[in-house]
Amino acid sequence: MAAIATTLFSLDAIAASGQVFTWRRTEDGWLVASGGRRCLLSQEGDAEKGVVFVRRADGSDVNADELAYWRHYLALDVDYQKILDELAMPAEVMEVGAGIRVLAQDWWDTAVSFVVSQNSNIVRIQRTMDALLDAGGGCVPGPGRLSALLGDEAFATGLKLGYRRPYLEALAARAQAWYPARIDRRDVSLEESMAELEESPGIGPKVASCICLFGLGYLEAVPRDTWIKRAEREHHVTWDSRWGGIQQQFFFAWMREKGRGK
DNA sequence: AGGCAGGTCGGTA
DNA sequence: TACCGACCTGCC
Repeated sequence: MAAIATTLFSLDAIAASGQVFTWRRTEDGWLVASGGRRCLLSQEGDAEKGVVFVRRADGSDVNADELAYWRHYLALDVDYQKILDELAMPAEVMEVGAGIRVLAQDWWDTAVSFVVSQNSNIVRIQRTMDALLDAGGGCVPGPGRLSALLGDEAFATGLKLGYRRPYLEALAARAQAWYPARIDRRDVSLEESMAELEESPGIGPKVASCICLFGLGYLEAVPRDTWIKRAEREHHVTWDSRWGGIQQQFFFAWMREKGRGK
């Protein structure tokens, strides 16, 4: 079975971090979907030092291309030792967020997930995404397929999208022209990508920055939700111009952990 | 029982 | 530019 040695990495921490809604727990590990692909991930060891095992969803061995895809997806090609050293976050924040990495998700998957997420809660978001994953054979349905599904009254009603349904329909309509052409955004500034995404109804600054950070590789993008705004207000946190998005994930986990206690 | 949830939109000053 | 209420739904 394909294995990757890891440091500063935890599947469970990532799964709990609120950045991804296409993972599902099974008895064999995490069943993960991204960009029309699936795999099964499991881990031995802990966030400090461990091994991640990568299999196909059916349990068979992955080939070299598949392994490379998931290694990149899991951000195991990024030097977190260096980044976390430079970010120099408080020990308590580092501890709560131990093992978190910002995944390199498929942009469409994140666009759908975070349009669904707006003004909702994680349990509800996950339930809607699970229903979509089921409908897509384990993966997020592509734009064409999603349009068809949303046009099916019975199915669409069952998703309980509320007022987000037309937002998702608009996204799917626009994305038929975009998809999958926006994978490489290295020549496009964060500001340009944000502006383009925000042209779609239902995508505001928060959702756009989530898509940029989680789905388009802009590690400097900082999604500012209610928790992060509170961190800024109460703890005067400021964001690193290169890896603010990574920093944001740690503070998000920390704020949420503290919020649970109260 | 009612505020709140990984917000956005349209209207108002 | 900045603030405000409305908004589907269901958890806590």
